[in-house]
Amino acid sequence: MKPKKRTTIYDIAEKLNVTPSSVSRALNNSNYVNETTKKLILKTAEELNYKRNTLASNLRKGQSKTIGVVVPRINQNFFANVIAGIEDATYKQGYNLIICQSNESYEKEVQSINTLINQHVDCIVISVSVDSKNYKHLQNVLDHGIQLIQFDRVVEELETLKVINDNEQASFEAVNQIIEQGYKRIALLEGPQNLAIFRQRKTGYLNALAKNNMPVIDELIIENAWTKELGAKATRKLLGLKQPPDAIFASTSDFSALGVLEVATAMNFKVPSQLGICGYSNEDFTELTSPSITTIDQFSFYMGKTVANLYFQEMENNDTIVVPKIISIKPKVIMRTSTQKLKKD
Amino acid sequence: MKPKKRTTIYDIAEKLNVTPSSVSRALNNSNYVNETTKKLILKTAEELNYKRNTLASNLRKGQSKTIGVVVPRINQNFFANVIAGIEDATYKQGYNLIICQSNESYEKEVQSINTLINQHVDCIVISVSVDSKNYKHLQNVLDHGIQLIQFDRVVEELETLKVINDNEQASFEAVNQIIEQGYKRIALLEGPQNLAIFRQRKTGYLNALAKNNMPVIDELIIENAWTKELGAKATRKLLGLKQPPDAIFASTSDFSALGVLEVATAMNFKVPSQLGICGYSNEDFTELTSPSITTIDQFSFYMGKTVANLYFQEMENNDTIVVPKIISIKPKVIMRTSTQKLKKD
DNA sequence: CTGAAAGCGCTTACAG
DNA sequence: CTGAAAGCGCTTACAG
Repeated sequence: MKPKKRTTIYDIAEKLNVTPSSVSRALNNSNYVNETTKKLILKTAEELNYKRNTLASNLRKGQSKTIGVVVPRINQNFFANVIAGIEDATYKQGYNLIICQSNESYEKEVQSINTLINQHVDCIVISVSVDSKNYKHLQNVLDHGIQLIQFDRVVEELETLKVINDNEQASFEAVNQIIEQGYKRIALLEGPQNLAIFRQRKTGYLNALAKNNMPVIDELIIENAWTKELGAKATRKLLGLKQPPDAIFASTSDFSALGVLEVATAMNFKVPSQLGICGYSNEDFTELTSPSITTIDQFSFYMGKTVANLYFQEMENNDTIVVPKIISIKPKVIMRTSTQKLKKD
Repeated sequence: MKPKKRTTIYDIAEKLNVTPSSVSRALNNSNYVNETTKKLILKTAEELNYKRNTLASNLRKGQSKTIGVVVPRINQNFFANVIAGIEDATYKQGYNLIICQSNESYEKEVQSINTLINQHVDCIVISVSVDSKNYKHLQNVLDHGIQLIQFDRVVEELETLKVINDNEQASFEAVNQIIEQGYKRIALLEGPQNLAIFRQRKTGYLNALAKNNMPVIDELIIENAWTKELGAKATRKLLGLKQPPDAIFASTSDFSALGVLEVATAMNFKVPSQLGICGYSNEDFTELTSPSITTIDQFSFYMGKTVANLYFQEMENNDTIVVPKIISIKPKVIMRTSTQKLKKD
């Protein structure tokens, strides 16, 4: 298939015996064109099936009206919804999204960032991969004068715009509610502690125990149990203890909680009467399992919209220096069957 | 935040007292540069934190190394996996993906297509929205000399590259297996018949009935039941019939099947003993419901890879005219609990 | 191997 | 309101 010659503003200009300047002005709806010629130009453009070459336009204008998004995976509801939120807000403004998946790999993340820089995107939105080793690539974004917005999994020490959840508070409330249901030995599946969100969730858990005068039991805290498989593995270990837990808070993700549920069911632990389970993120499937899984909603779509609006807002005062801004969204515990010990099951 | 002046090949050239031509050559790893100056240029580029301006490069070269993808929704496993497959194959070749969601809206689909044309993508990959009214926008892609590849939900009359499933065959096999399990009155939830995939699935259903000498019962065929809500609504109607069906084939999607399951459970129909349920697409959640839902796997990730490879293959013989090619992938019935009548439940 | 020059398709300050 | 011209940052045919 041969790329065909496309209609350009020169073609239109030639046909109408005006200059490309005028065509460009008409196409951009400038006031500095005669109304009738403007209409004529627009009509001709339509006829010749003209499409602006955004590449050329952006090159000339020095901006791309494109926002790059880098997320670990697009097929998790949380990220898909954030993206949908960003899209919803940017779409009307004529912005494009380039979406990249890091697949939780540092190398892929770096390469994605480089691609986006090359593409001259106006802004990069990122939730870092768990595998991220250092943040030179993010600093690099800043060095190129590209707006950087972090969300959810943020690198705290990097001073950029951020949209986050109050993980600590959410985690605290979830564990409190679990305790209220009468659970006594609550295990924690924690995520890689290099990510702030997982540290915060752990802190919330510890605070809730402290507030309720419950001891911290080391063997009930399992490191690095953040995928379904690792959650399952951790559960096998926990339920095999002499004194197994009566509840497991998979603070890392619903996927991990799903692993817990599957192993618990396989080992004939009754959920929620013998074992309470709580996940994190409110993935769609948590409603479908049996029993349904208690989790924490992060208002992902709204997070996405917030990210986009933060960018537009920041653009407005583009002559001043960026003031690092952090927007924190309060998540909400969604109490479902998997932790309803009080209710007869 | 002020966009900073970026390093260009002129900056490098100036510093090294060579011409931009040489810098460009070195950066493109051409052989027509002295080896030592090449190394020097590369080193200097690194030092000055040079990033190629892809916009300029693409404008000059007349190609963008970008593929546009338009899908109804990215947060359905099927589409997310196809995208992941495309990405996997294109990533290594240095291609970028621009992902757009039509949200099942015709207007949004048209706008997405226009954006992608403006962006001068090299190829557009699309699965059309259910709402698509006509195909001028797709014809327009072709008219602009942009490669167009349709997958899954394809417009048959448009002669483009296509990657599809053998929907009829898969549907036929699924219904056959349902019949083998001893179900006698099998209802069909059909999708909007303007889409070929839904017509084909219906044909498969009818063929299976015919093969087994089973009558087609009109009241058991429900039109336009392709979302969870519509699936639920259809089920309420079906289960309220004097002679309700003993199985429902939600040929449209697993979401529809989920609606069926929820209503059936609410109405105290036992699945699978009183009612068999089969969905379509093998969304992740079908494994998690109780009972788990029988469905049809479309090899989505592989579909995505196939799409990408089809494009690359087509590029190789770029001097000849495009021969419309259709690649059909055979889906696979995944038998789960929701249709296992024979097995004691 | 290297340079000078043209050009990809736009936009916009400048002059009228 | 309109045109001529420069320039965004690259690449590449041409000449040497």
